[in-house]
This record gives sequence, structure tokens and C-alpha cells, in this order.
Amino acid sequence: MKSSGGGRPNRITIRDVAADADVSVAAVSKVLREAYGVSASMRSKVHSSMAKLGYRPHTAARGMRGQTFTLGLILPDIRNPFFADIIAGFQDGLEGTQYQALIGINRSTSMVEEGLVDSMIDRQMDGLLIVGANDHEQLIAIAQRKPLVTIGNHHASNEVYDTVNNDDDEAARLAVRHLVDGGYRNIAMLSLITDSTIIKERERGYTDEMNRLGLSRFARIVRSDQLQSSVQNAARAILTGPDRTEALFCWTDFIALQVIGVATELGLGIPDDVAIVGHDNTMYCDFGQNSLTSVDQSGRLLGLEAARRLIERIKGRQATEHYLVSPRLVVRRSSVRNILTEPAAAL
Amino acid sequence: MKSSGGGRPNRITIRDVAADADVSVAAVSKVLREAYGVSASMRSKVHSSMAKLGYRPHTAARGMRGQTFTLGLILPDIRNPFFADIIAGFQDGLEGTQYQALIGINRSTSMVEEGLVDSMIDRQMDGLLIVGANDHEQLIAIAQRKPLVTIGNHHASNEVYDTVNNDDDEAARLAVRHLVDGGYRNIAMLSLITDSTIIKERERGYTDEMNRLGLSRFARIVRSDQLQSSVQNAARAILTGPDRTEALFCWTDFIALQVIGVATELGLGIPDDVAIVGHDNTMYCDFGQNSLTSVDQSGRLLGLEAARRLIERIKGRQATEHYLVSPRLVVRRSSVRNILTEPAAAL
DNA sequence: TGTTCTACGTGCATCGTTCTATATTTCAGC
DNA sequence: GCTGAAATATAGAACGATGCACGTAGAACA
Repeated sequence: MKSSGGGRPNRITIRDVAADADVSVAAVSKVLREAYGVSASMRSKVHSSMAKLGYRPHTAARGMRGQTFTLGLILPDIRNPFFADIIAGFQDGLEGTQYQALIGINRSTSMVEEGLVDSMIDRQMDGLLIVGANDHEQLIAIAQRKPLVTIGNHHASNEVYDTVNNDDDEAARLAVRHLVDGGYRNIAMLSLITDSTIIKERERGYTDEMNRLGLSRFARIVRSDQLQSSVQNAARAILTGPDRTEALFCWTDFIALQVIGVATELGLGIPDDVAIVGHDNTMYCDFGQNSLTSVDQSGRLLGLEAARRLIERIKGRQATEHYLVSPRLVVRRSSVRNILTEPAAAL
Repeated sequence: MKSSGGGRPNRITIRDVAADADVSVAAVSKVLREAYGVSASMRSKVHSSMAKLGYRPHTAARGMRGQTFTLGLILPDIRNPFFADIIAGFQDGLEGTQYQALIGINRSTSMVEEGLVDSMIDRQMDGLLIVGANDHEQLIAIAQRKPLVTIGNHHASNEVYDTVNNDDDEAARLAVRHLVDGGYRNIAMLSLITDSTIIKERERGYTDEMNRLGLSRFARIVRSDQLQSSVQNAARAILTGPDRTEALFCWTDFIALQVIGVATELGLGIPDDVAIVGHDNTMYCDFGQNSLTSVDQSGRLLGLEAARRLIERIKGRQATEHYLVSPRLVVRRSSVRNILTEPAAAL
């Protein structure tokens, strides 16, 4: 009479739990959803039945009616180890909640593949975190369908979705200021051909700070795509010839490391002939052959704050929030003249 | 009478499509699933209605009855850019199918977090690809619940799940042979403290090849964990002292690059004082300051083959398959004595 | 003691598919 | 034109949760 018959031996359903705990199915559901109107005794009774039977809610069934407790995380490509920090931070932010993150890789550049977003919405995900996409129109459209937070998308004035960002403007300023403090004046920036707002912010910070310090005559932005050959050509152009630069701020470490390679092959000393500063402070910066000064943006913090905001959104917050993380500069040998190896290693 | 009333304006369901195409709901479902017993005219009629209405199947609803066309991809951590290739290959393998990959990051080391697997199974994923996990018992248990393929797990004799692997034994042999051909004899291996079968295979290949070439007196495996300080200590131990090595095979590029850093700081010339060979042939190998010889395992191919096999499995294949990809060595300056910079660059 | 209010529980319709069992159509062979 | 088999289409019952609308018990108040 208790159980609905010994039919299939397979899945433990909410019905089995209800029967075991001797309460209604709806009551179990309430406990599950931490909904209003459940007494403590009922809660503990149900919990112990769930544990005893090894019950696990069927996400698809939940998805048909309510939430799935699944959050979609869309990343552009995953080669930059910096993204691993975002993921880790995001997962940290989900710790202790019922939410699970599932990641999709977006193969297009500035937009988000419609198919990927659709597929996450089809799968009834409760909210989306999109990293690195910039198509504002598209993001607004997505935000109308699901709670949305973005990272790496400087449209901070919008009223539709939350943004979490590194202060990329400040990042470039930090790099310029540091180089100027070290006596460099002819400072160029190696940037990316893109419509990414991150890059635009970095370029803006670079230009503004050069102007502010009265160095506008040296300001020079060279843009390249990400192909190894393009990067190397750009680097050679900047590092050779009569107007070669004294110092170079690169939009990301991966590029900066290539520049170090090119400079080495050109027989240029770093930092004596040319100083180099990167961005992201990836682990490779620390290796002896690189020792690359770099701007650190805490991916972990970005991910964590994004998780927090996304959950708030799902729980009903309406007002938009825009959060900016301050970067910090990690100085290494690539940008500091006249430091001997020994004392530097002792630090 | 046709439509079920103008109730909610929201979602286009299979019912709306059926009404529009003037056929039964079941017929539409059959078209969707490419099931047997659908005439060409019916198929095209239904397809055009779907396109016209912009119908998208509701994955949660599908999950309640049949498949979700979602595949779970579990990765260990994502810092090694090599994983990006696996993902890309896997997605390539899904191109043109209805399947979508969703990725979960496993934070534990050799095992798979139970929570992650459970959550993918709760979400009714049709199959799982697990990369880098080694707990055979656990994998067998998982395979009993869902179609399973693994990458980076050398339990090729099992009869329960498919494996796709780099030939890690051969990878180490390639490295040793190359170094011996170049005149090196005292060749050590820098390995990892782990129970990963990948690493065990590489160690076996190294040891066997050293023995085969009569160099067993030089064979020496030093194991370290992944902490930067541990790696550097291990590198120093191998590179200094009376029994310092002439050549070093490192289990992965990231470690090899750190060794290059340590060697540089010790004032050792590469490759004249010590030759270094890495594994994975990540993009960093190519940079001038590294120019690291490395064993290339095609992550793309691994991912592609895994996707193919997983889908076959889902479609009902019972027999187990174990696929091995042959690695190839990419030679750069770090392991070849007496090559001038100029001719090498000209290659 | 009767009335109102609140907190807690419950029954049942519902979500959008799949799939079984059954009905209908088509057509070759006579 | 009839028969039966093969091919194609259909109705409707699941699947496992959620959450509305409602019922009930007991406390609070007069």
C-alpha cells in the first residue's frame, strides 16, 4: 500500500521518499526547494529518508516545471590559462549552493554562437555567465530570456544585465606609469585587431596615461591579429628601425612572451634595450627565461563575483550591478633596468 | 480548433508544429528523432513547419522520456592548453550531429568527483567522456550507468568502456631515441608523483628504451609534485652536483619550461650543457627563448576519436574499443647541439 | 465557546516530449 | 476487386518533478 508497487527497480523518485517518510509528495518537494511552510521536524524526517534511499532529484523533471539548478558558463576559447581561474572562482562561488556549472566553448569571436546559447536555454539552465563576448545587442536579447552576467564586456551603463570586469583602463595606466617611473619614455603598445571592449579599454588607458604624462609624441599602438606570424612581424616592426621603441606594453602575456622570443633572436637585451610588460600574470611569467612583468587581474575574484551576482539575479534582484576589480602590477626583470640577477632572485 | 487555444504566448511546442503541419504529435516526434516509418513528404512538411515556427525541442522534456542529445565532458583542470585541443576535437566530432557537449571541471586529481558525475547523470546526459581520471573501479561503475569513453587512462584491457589514448610509452621512447641519436647518454626523466597511468606509461617507455639501448646505468627517474618550488628543487638536484645529467626528458612542457628557467639561472647552456625535451608540444615551445623540443600528441585527434566512439556507443555498439594515437617528436633547439641560430631560424 | 488567523500539509493538474499499442493506408499478387 | 502484409500515421499514457488552490489543526483573541 505504501509504495506504488514494485514495478521497475530503477530510479528512486520523490514518491518513494514521500512514502518512506510517510508524508505527501508535495511536502518532499517543498523540503527540496527549501520552500516556505515546512516545519523542522518534517524537514529532518524527509532529509533522513532521502539519505536512506539515496534519492537524487531528476533534473529533467525539475526543468519541466521549475529550475534546474544548472548555470551555463560560456567561454570564448580556453587556451589562455587565465580562464581556468575564472572557472575556479565561479565554482568557488557555487560551493554550498545547489547550483552546478556546466561550461560551453564558444568558437566564434566577438559574438556568442546562437546555437550555444539556445542549447543552454533549451536545457533550461537557470542563468548564464558569458565571458568575453561583446555584441551588446545580442547580450540584451539573451538577458531578456535568462538572468545574465558577463565578464570581459565593458558595457557598464546597460540596465539589463550585470557586468563584472577587470579595470582594463587602469591596467594599462599601471603599466605605463611603471615604465615611466623606470625611466622609459618611448613606450608603445602592442594590441589586438578586434572589437573587444576589453582591448578598447586597455588602449584608452594607455593613450590617456601617455597624454597625461606628456608623452603623447611617443604614443603608438600597433595592432595585430593572433597568428604567430602576424605577432612576430608586428614585434619586428616595433623593435627594429630608426623609431624602435624602448618599452612595450602587450595586451596579453602570450603575446609578450612571443615578443621576448623575437627580441632575443634580434639580439636585443631585455630590459636594457627594450622593456616588456604583459597582461594576465599567467604562470609562465615567473619562469627564469621570461621573468615577465605583468598586470594581474584576479580571474578567481572575477569568477566569484560573477557567481554571486548571477545567483542574486536568479533569486530575483532587478537592479543592475556593475563590478570592477582593480588590477595590480607584478614587477619582474623584464621591465626593470640595472637589477642584478642575484638580488632579484633573493626577493 | 487547430491550436490548443491561444493560452500562453510563450513556447512553441511539438504540438504547435503538429497543428501547423496538420499531422499528429507523434509523427513530429518521429521526424525529430529520425525514427523509422516517416515518408519523405511528411518529413519535409514537418521540417518546414518547424522552420516556420522556429521550433526548438525542449531538452528537459526529452530527458524525461528519451535522450537529451547532450554529452558530458569531464576535464581534470584546464591550465594545460593541450586540453583545449581535446575539446576542439571533440566538438569537431559532434559537428553535424544533434549532440552538444557540456564541460565540467573536476577538481579532484586521480578520481572523478562523484558529485560531478552524478550531476551529469541527473541531467540525463547521453554519454560521458572523462579525461585524465584513473580510478578503474570507479570508471567501471560509471560505465554501468552511462556510455563512457576515457582519454588519458591506460586500462586498455577492460571490457566495459572505450579508451582513447596517446601512445605514452612510445612518446618516451621517441624522446630517448632522439637524445641518444644526438649523442647524449646520461639521460634522466623528470616525472610526476601520481598514480596516473599516463605517467606510468611514459616512465615505462623511458626505462625500457634506456635498457634496450644499453644505457640502464644512466636511467634515473626523479619525481616531483606540481608545485613550482618542488619542480625547481627537483630541477636543481638533477642539474647540479657530480652526477648531473646531460639530458632531461620532462613529463610535460610546463615542467620543461620551468627547467629551462632553472638551467638559465644556474648558468647552464641549453643544449650544450643540458638538453631538454618536453611533452605536449604546446604553443610556448616555439617561442625563441624556449625553443623546446617536445613530443606532440594530437589532442584534436584524441578528442575527435573519442566523440566518434562515444556516439557509436550510445547508438548501441557493445564491443569495447581501445584506440592508440601515435605521437611524433617536434625537434627544436633545446635538444640539438651545434646548430647555429641562423640556419635553424631559416628552416 | 466561538471566531479568526496563521502555519503547515496535501491532492492533483501540469510541463513537452517519447513510445507502445493500435488504426489506417498502400499495394503486390492473384 | 479481394486479400494480407508492409508501410505509415495516430491517440494517449507515461516520465518525475512543481506549485496552485485548498484543507486542517491549533493558537490567539474576544
